Amino acid sequence: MAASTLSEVARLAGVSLATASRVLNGSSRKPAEDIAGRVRDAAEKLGYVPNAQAQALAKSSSGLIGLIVHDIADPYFSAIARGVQEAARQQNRMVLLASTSGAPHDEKEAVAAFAARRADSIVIAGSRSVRAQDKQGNTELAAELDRYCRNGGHVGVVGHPVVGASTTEGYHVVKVPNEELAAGLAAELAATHHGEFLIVAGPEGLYTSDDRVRGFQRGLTDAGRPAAEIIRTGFNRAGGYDAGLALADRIKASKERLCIFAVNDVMAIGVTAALRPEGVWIPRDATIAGFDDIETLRDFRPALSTVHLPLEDIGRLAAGDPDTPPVSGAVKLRRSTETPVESQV
Amino acid sequence: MAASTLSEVARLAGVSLATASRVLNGSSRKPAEDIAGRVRDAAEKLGYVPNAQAQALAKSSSGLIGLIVHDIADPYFSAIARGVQEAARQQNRMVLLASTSGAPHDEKEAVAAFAARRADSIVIAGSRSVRAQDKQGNTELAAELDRYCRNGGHVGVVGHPVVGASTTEGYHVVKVPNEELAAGLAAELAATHHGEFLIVAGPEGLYTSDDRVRGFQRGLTDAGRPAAEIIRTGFNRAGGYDAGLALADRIKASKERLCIFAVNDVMAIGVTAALRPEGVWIPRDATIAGFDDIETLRDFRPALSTVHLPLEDIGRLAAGDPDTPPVSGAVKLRRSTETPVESQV
DNA sequence: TTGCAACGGGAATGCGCTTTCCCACATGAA
DNA sequence: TTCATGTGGGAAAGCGCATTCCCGTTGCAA
Repeated sequence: MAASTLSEVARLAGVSLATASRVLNGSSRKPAEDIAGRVRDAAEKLGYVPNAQAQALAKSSSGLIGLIVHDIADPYFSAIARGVQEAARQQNRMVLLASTSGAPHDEKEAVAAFAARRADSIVIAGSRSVRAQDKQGNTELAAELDRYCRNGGHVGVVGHPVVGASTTEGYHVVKVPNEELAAGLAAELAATHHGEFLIVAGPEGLYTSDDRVRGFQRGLTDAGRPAAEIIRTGFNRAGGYDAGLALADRIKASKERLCIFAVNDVMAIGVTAALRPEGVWIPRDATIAGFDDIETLRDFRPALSTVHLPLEDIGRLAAGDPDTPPVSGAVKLRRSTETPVESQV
Repeated sequence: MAASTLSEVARLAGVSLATASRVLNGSSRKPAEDIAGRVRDAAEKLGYVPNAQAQALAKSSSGLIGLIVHDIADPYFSAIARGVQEAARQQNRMVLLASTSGAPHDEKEAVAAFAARRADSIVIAGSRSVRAQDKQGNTELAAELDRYCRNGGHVGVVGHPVVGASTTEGYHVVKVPNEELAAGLAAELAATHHGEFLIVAGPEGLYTSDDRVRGFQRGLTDAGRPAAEIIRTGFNRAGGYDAGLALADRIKASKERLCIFAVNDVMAIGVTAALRPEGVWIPRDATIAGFDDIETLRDFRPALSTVHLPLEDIGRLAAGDPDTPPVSGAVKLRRSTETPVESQV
């Protein structure tokens, strides 16, 4: 990647480097129009493309915003990514992407790489976790982030504060009311469902999952219902699928409909997918609700009851967009939790 | 973003700048172990993070790879993005993201921005188009890309060559056998479906759409069937939805089942979604097939017949990964095109 | 002991740009 | 006419690093 430089442009235009810079890259000092014209012509003729690296070096601001997600192909993250991308665009920045599969160690590496590139800010979107196996990774990640902040960086975190961060300076946490919304969901479900509840959750220690579980249980309690049993599995479709397999027989054996709360939409889809070939129909034999309201899944049938989250806005907020309204979700009851008319075949 | 610099480290370690550089950033010359240790300690103590901008400037290679997509939240693109991301990771690079909604003008801007950042290569994943309204944009985009290549850049294009590129130097086109695969799909469908076919296509001029349409028609012709009627609409779910609305009455009026080929999966989903509330059931009243085999859509019911595309591999290939096998798709016939036993209720 | 190669650390240069500082010149008031 | 003031261009000093070139040391053969 070589290209013509500013000094070549300046020479061709017969002006100094300083003048050329002032003309081409928005300075407060505006050279005279005839000179400016000459410079612009020269730049055009040479196909001059400013070297952003050099600019960043000279004015120490890179115009970069780093984004860390678990998996960019996961619709939850790609929706957030879209928001971040849009905010970046408005701020005239570019986004640097890193997928980490959620491993704190990889996240730490990503942060280091972003710091090396002198990203103006970092958005970290994956769910935080306090699992034992992540302990060391979390500590390292926190240290790396703290250092980044100490050097003047801004970090936007989705959901929960980074585990082990020693300061709040520079951090900006976009709170997602997982617990409240899950409680709301439980309340609405309890109004029509009079049988048992069951929660298909992610691994213990994953904040997002834990919050939603806690909220749901609280909602049940407030409605005067017993707490739901919890099945722990992977926080993705495969996890939901496994849970579905494990539940099939039990659902078939029971004469009462079970209401399943999967802590996110893709898990709910996984559960449903596992149940279907077993002859368990939703909502006839069991009902199910998810969380997130993933766009790509809206055409799924039976339409999935869930909690809507403004993922794109969340991304925007994490990227520091001031015009985005605060996060506010909403319970969406759809077909998958409808109580069918009592004409069970 | 300020941070401690190499020279601070060097001073603290009591060595020269050159030595510190050699120790910390993989040079061919390895200073003595005791000195290296001192330098590493100093770096550790200061929390030194190398400035990638400055490194890039000094050795003119940025370790960046630019990715241009229409919409990162679209599962088609996010799957490709995952591939690119993985390839980048293997090559020890980072990916710069740009979403452009498919507007050639925005794509041009993105290329310019990537060029400014001296990205080592650019992957451009959106479908190319020859629509009249994109004419000027295409020309500008091509010019910008040509310039980028002339300056030593590499560009990987998914699908079709960039319209109007004046050279092939530096370009690397990942060919997607849309036409052949669509022909294959038509052939397989024609084997069991004996009624009419209809194509729900994107706007004329969009290569991907046009190729698939052409291939499908050829497949029909080769099977001795008349060419299918074509409905043109948007290349996304909304487009499919509109087409579905337009088709509902016609399907209900006809006594013969129609087989619909939507040129991509999300359009097929859109068609289905529009048809459902009209009481038109798939595959009972009409059958439908898509294209892409989007992962998130696999749990959709009725399971969508489609053509599988190794999107992740495509991304990897476009990002220049040498170990990825060439693109090869496969027809997947599923429930949505099954001919039901003649027991139509 | 001398001479030469090999080794290893340091000074200095440059990557492409921004920005400060300086200076020449023009303009206005005294 | 003279001096204060302002205007606008240029020279030069970095920004943080890699790298070339130079030079003092050391090891070894002659």
